[in-house]
Amino acid sequence: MEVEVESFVPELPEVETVRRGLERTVLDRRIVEVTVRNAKVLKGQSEAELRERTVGRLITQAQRRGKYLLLPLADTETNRLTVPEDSSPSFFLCIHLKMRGQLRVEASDAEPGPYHCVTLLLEEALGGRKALRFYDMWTWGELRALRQEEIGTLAPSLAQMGEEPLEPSWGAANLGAKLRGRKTAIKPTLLDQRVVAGVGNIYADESLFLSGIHPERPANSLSPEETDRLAQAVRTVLTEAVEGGGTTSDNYFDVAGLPGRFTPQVYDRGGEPCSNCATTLTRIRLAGRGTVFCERCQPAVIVR
DNA sequence: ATAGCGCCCTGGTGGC
DNA sequence: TGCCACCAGGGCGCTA
Repeated sequence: MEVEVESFVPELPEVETVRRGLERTVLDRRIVEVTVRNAKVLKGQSEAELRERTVGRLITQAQRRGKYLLLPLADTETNRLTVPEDSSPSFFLCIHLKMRGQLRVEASDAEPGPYHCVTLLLEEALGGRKALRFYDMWTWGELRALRQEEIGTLAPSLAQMGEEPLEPSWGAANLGAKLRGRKTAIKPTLLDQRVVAGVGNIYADESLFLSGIHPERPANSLSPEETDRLAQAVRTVLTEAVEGGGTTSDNYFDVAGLPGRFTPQVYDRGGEPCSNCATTLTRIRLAGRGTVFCERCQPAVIVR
């Protein structure tokens, strides 16, 4: 079987889908062996250190912050059932998929697919084994085991990262405060992880389309009503995408190999008719990013 | 402060 | 038909 590992962009919904997949498949499994085939994804961490920090430990949770996956690892010695207050993780497996990274849970005897970088061999409760594999065609992604206090070295800094847009507390008030005083165009502002966590190119375009806001509008030019519409659109789009298991792509799969079912309205559809008014969608380059929008549904208030 | 680069990397594409 | 320059993309880090 040929395993395709190409062209998809992991943003919040895709990472969340992977997180949920991991939650179903690797919790309370013990890491018994680490194989590194391409050390570039370790981003400077030595294979020996990765091994020291992971082998023999249990994956106790699958957490997500923005586009980061954080898997707390507990020492085997720690009895989580009887001493829960002592179960603070000794290390976190920190994973960022960047552009092309993929995590897959596979049979331990399955041959690794192309672009295989790291395999964590996991021992199951009844003694069986499975493989958690990290694939990355471009090796931009990262997989490291960090101490809790080292997590601050992740970039963008988790401390500086904006709020989670799917948290109930997030909304127009938070977004509006972040946009205040920013002259930068709204599209690249949404991509800034310090503004809001987890939004990437797909969902920035989708949110702006849904809220009827032109991507080149200066961030601080949005009215309170527009800010409110945008915040709601971000939430709606991300929620639908999470429910759909990520964006449809020929080559996007979750950890079990299932495709995403969210279909973008504008992303990657330049030249196609707008789903709302049939106007041909415009594609521009904005702050170095491909940007698609509808000139009729997302009018520019500022005329150049 | 912030915009605009180059960098990391490789498969796909368009031009010749 | 083949070669090759070029592009996409997240996020950092540097420069202006």
